[in-house]
Amino acid sequence: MDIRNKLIDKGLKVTPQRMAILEAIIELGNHPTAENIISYIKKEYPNIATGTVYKVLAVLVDNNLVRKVVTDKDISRYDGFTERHHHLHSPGSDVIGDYIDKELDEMLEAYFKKKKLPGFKIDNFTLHINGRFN
Amino acid sequence: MDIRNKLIDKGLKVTPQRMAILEAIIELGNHPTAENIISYIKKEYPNIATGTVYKVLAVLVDNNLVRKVVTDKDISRYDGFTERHHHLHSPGSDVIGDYIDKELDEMLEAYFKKKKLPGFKIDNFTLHINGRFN
DNA sequence: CTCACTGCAAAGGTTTTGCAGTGGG
DNA sequence: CCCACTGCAAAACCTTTGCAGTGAG
Repeated sequence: MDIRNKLIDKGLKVTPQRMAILEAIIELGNHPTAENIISYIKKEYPNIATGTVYKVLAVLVDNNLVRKVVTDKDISRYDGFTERHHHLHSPGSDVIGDYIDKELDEMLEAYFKKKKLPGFKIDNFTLHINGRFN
Repeated sequence: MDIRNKLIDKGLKVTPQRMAILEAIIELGNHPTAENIISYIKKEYPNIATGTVYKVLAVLVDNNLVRKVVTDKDISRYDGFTERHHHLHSPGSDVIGDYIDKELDEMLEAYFKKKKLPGFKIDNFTLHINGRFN
């Protein structure tokens, strides 16, 4: 599905800014920061406002078109790939690797189907894997 | 091991501020924010400086006496329990549950022992479990 | 047409920094 | 004694907010 239709699908207005931001996240790869997104977009839309980018990102996250990626740095990053997947983190590196593993997901789902957590209903899980790229 | 010896063990100077911060994190529970820690400590040490708390927290995290907890809110929280464990998150709740499950850890370790990730050496992993407390 | 979206600039909140003075080993 | 740590205050940084003007449906 193309970018325009992703927005339409969620009942969101299609604006050049929203298209540009979604496209930037996909084009940039590696889970860009708001800052990364802004400078990328400014090449084509020099007048885009910082506030607009943050507002659009909030809308996209609310509508599950983009996911916020949490790291131990206190700066948000964004992920255009919204299917379930896990992340590889490495101390001292700003690269966040994607790790997609259906077998793992099924194993974990089966595990939690048997072993319920007391007082908690699981919707979803993400594995944060720490280590070193080589 | 008591708090003083945790510091000595890492070759860190023992100061009243460091003791108070470590103690506050343990006493407060539920992964306090820097702000939580500061107001807790001010009862006993009204002159402790914000900057000092952040500097001490950085030292404690570097020395693995405390772990930074990542959430999708853009505010850092701290965890005094440094053994491997996982976290339960719930949208709209500020509670972060601890989830300790040795069986799960062993299952994951066995899984990754068989299934190596290309180009990545795993040191550690944490599962971020999303859902609802009930 | 209308209401939601944008641009702009200012404010907000958290974390970092620099420096002089203090104190732990 | 000396260097690392602390207190203080200012600054840096990311993100949010308010408002007037614009534009998508």
